[in-house]
Amino acid sequence: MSWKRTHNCGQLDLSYKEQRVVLNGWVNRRRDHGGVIFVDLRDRSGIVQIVFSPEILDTETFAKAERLRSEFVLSVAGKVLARPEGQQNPNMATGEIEVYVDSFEILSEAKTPPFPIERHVDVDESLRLRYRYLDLRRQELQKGIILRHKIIHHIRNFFEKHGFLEIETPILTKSTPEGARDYVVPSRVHPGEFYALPQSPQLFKQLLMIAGFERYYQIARCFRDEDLRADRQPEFTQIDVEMSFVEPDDIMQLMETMILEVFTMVTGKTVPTPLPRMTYAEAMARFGTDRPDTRFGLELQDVTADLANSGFKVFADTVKNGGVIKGINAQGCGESFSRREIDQLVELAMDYGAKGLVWFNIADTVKSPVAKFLSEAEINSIMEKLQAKPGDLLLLVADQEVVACEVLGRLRLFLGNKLDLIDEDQFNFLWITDWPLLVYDEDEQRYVAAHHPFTAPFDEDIELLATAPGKVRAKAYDLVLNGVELGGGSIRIYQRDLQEKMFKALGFTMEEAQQQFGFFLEAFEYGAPPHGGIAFGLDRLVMLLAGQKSIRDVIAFPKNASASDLMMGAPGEISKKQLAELYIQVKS
RNA sequence: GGAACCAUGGUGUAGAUGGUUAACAUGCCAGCCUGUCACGCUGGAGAUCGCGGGUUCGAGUCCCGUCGGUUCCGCCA
Repeated sequence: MSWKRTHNCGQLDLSYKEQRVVLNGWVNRRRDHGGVIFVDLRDRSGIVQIVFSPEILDTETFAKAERLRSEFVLSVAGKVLARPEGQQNPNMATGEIEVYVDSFEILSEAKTPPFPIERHVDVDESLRLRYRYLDLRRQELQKGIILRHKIIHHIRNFFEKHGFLEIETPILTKSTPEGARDYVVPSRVHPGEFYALPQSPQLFKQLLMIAGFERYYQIARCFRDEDLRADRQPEFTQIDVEMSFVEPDDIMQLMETMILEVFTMVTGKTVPTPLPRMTYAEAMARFGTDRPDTRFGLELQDVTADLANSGFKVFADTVKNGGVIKGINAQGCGESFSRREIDQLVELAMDYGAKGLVWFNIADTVKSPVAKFLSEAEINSIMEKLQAKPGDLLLLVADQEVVACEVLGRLRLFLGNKLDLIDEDQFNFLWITDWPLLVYDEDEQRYVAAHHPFTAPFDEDIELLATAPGKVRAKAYDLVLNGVELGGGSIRIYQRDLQEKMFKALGFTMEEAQQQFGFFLEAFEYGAPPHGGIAFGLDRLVMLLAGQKSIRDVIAFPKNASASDLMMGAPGEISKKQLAELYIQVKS
């Protein structure tokens, strides 16, 4: 008998009745009835029940069947038969049929796995990561990895259809200032020198535009040596795109078509187009974040004017110093929250950077720690702005605008989750436009690029670059889905003098700019086309569409929270010989 | 760099106030069972409670430290 499969487990149904098939797969589960033995055989396509019956098999073969255990690898040959009346399993795709084995081979035996290979496991993740190849046998993870493939495949087709070229860019490249910490690779040929792994192919894709390829994309691996989160891995994959002779609209329109095609392919749902757009300023003012989750309300309101002359010194002083007072209305929470829960909100606000959180519990009277400092008119005015009803809880933060907005934005998210205001079946896409080009970094005592140093400013804002850098708007756009940043991009600077102005605004001396980016500035002098692009986080996209909570679940071999590969044992030490070749001495 | 939480047979958990034999489920092994599909029944093996100190007559339990894991803050242009 040849052990090679003729069919896949999951494909079998009544239409294969009476056919003889050969299946290859793993023992998912065994049910031994003494007489007859049932085995659920699993391959990539699904699971089918196979039957070992002493009426068909000789004694020796049946004895072999009795040895079967979970995760044994089999090749079985037999006939597909309709299950007896009343024995169908409606919970199984192949539940109408079963395969009566007439001969089989054990291709591989298996030790008992360290955790069950089941659809839903609740097992310590480090154990799952150590035996990743077993975890990946679980249908839930297989689904995610297969979905990832389908999405990438669709994206490649999309770009092909629209005249893009997929071009690879180097993994061994050069460390550049700005941005995340680089992963670094020592050079053997150049003692004391190092490559850096790309944080993104940014410069290369711009150079490809200068080279005249006009439309580029890449499913690109990127590396950032920063601390990890559930949605952050040290290496991750971007759908990286760049186009020549375009304006923001061209890119946003084409890219939302691509993302929505993928979205519809996976979910079967459609959303109205064009996708809604919101300026950065509006997002910050209304939602306190640059990636608003618009699936629920709880929007921020500005009550600065109402409290500017307040008898509560904190309010009055904040306004006097150019700050704002903003608030949200946690509807019903005045009634439902305990004092402890309210205190928790205050603590949270402080954690997020506020100096305090003022609350108003709207009951028969308005209860608040600051009620005695405020006039009735002021309280009424706030209540009106926040549309307060009895039972509501009003939360106010007075601070510089950015702080007040961000703190309330986070409280809004916290409350949205806590109060279960979020409809998980809803998918709210949103473009955020008109970003600031630069933001002031208090630690560095200078402006840093909000996006990256190659983002083009609004034409009419260019002159502000030297006088009021914080006011310059950028031709940048981010696509947000349900409060998660899917991707972002911009139109790029393509003129040397503007790029130099940008570096200057970032605090580079001409010498530094020349040293770090001289090759790039030089390239602009040989005929650079206007160009722009975007990059999407593939892992996050797949995670959201797969309904997973962590990108680890859609990456075949992810690293843990400390950036270790628990299966391979990476990172690991290298030999003295290797170190010597690299001219590296390790401090103890 | 900081914070919170977790750690008990292979796996998932229970073990108020410290007390003598560490419990339950599942998995595993053996036997029985010819229609199960989370098969069932009977029996069995399997943990010095992450590690190191300390308090105590006595520590899975309390204290200190440490390793590991997860999540969050900082960080991630």
